[in-house]
Amino acid sequence: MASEQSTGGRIENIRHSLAHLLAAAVLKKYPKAKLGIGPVIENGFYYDFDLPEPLTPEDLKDFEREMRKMIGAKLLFSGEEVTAAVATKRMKGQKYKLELIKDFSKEDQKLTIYKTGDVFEDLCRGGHVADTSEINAEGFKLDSIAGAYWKGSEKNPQLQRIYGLAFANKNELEAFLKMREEAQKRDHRKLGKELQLFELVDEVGPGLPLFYPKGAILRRIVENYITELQESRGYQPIWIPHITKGELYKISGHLDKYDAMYPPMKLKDEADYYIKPMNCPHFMMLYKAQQHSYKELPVRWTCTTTNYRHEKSGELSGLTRVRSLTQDDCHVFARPDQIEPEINVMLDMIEEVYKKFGFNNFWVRISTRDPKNKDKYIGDEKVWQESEEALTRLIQKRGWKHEIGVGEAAFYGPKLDFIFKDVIGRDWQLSTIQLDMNLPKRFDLEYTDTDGSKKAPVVIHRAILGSTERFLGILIEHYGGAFPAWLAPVQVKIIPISEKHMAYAEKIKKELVGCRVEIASENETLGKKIRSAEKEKVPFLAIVGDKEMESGEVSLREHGGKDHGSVSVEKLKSLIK
RNA sequence: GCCGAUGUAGCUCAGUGGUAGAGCACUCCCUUGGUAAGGGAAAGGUCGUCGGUCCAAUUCCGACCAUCGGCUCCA
Repeated sequence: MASEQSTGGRIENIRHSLAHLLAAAVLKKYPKAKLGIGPVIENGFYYDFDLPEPLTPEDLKDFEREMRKMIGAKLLFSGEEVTAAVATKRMKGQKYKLELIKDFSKEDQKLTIYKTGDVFEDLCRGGHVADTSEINAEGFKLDSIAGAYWKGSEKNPQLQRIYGLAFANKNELEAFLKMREEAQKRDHRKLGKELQLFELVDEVGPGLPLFYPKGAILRRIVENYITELQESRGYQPIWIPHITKGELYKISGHLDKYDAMYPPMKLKDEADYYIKPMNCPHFMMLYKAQQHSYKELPVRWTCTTTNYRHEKSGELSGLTRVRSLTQDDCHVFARPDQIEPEINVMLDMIEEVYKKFGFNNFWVRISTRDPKNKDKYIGDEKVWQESEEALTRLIQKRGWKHEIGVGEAAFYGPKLDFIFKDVIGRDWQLSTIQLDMNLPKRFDLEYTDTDGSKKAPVVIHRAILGSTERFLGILIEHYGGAFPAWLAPVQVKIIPISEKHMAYAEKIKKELVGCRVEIASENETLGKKIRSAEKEKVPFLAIVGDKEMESGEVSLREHGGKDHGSVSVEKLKSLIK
């Protein structure tokens, strides 16, 4: 079958039909090709093939040419419902299609075969144009080749996937390509180097970024902001070490579950130690080491600390997927009746943070139990039910865009994930709030209730930034490297017009105490120095020459060219804050 | 980890079976300039690493490492 159902607008039909034309073109060149699936996706389509040799970009040109020929030939799309026996016969030799026929028959799904003129037929649910004259031959482009596992499973053979872009016409296609090109200019990996924020060095290791002063300042500003916000909401900092006995992870159950843990290291003759890949167990042990009364709950602890995970090499990318990740981790130990108010406080903080950074485009996934499969989950039935309702209610009350992920909860509790959509339309998971009814049990956590009995608290895990590294990556792309003044590693660049004005520049710098200021001291023309500072994306340029020395002010230029005229140092300070 | 592509100076990139080149940046000299590139000179590379073929390898072949586009995964 060549598709997910695509009954929607015309563009889906065009994209889906193009997928069929691509398959036809590939079959023409490789008659023995085995076809996988070819669905419509955002901005286009793809089709998976099992081929005798790797494809090259030149092949894509050939396929495009062939597809355009077919478009010009005004081929008709027609479908018919068939029995499994007929489908099996018609798809003879197509082993993946035959597998699908079996799968669908088991599920009692109807089978349909669609023909494209007389050049191609495919097991497919339909959703096509009537004939190829509806397709604009200049509105599509074969985009890239990639490997993809059959049915998305690592255990299955890997097929070659051809991605195509498709739009109603050439203008729309070009607009998309242009937008993508612009987005690539904002790539945090490129900007991270250009703006001297961070570096990935072979000798240090993949996924282990090093931060230059400017990047480190940016990190610190963001982390301090979160730390202060948390402490203003009653969270208390704790601190934990970076290596720990394996025993701790036996208690938590992580030891045999995660192969991304680095192998243990032997400290002399002592037990095996691990570099910590997560913080929860440490929080649990610290809680457990003291006794707790219902009166002191909720206990709200937080720690911004780095974890080390052996993420698979092919998954690493810039700052967004790393092996050293710093979490703004927080665990709240609460009574069941405190779950809702505690989560509400977390939502307040998330709202405040997103507003501060201008992240308007986000949505929330509320992951709940699979009601058909309740045995899968541990924890108190009543707590599950009430907290799932509370999560949904709280999100709805704020009017935030959300989806219920039925059956997507962890076995130990429901969760909220906050997903931010960036300028290129990619989704990034930022904040997460998870209820945990498992770890308190495994660690035998308790508090003394009003009646003197010992009860297990509920733990709420929470991170707002997610990881500092990934957050910075997203932040760099979000602002295209042109940070607002409160975040900018350098807030003001003072540009003396000539060497005569250096002393005055130094004087202004002193007056801007508390601000992050640099002086452009290089022996260059004014135009050159402005150009350099603009490329560094410094928010404010303070130009000083004879006129300014006389007035005691600076000529202020904002990043991008906006002219503020002559302003006093005090005025400049107020603009920075 | 898997499929594919890529790896030449700090950066962006040319180029070649006979041990390499541009622009920008860096250093020095001249210039002291009013809102996005003033002029000149010098310096800078084991052509990702290791092996193989060859009289000769940066170039051809292999392995490895890293990066990129995807897939898979993400406590």
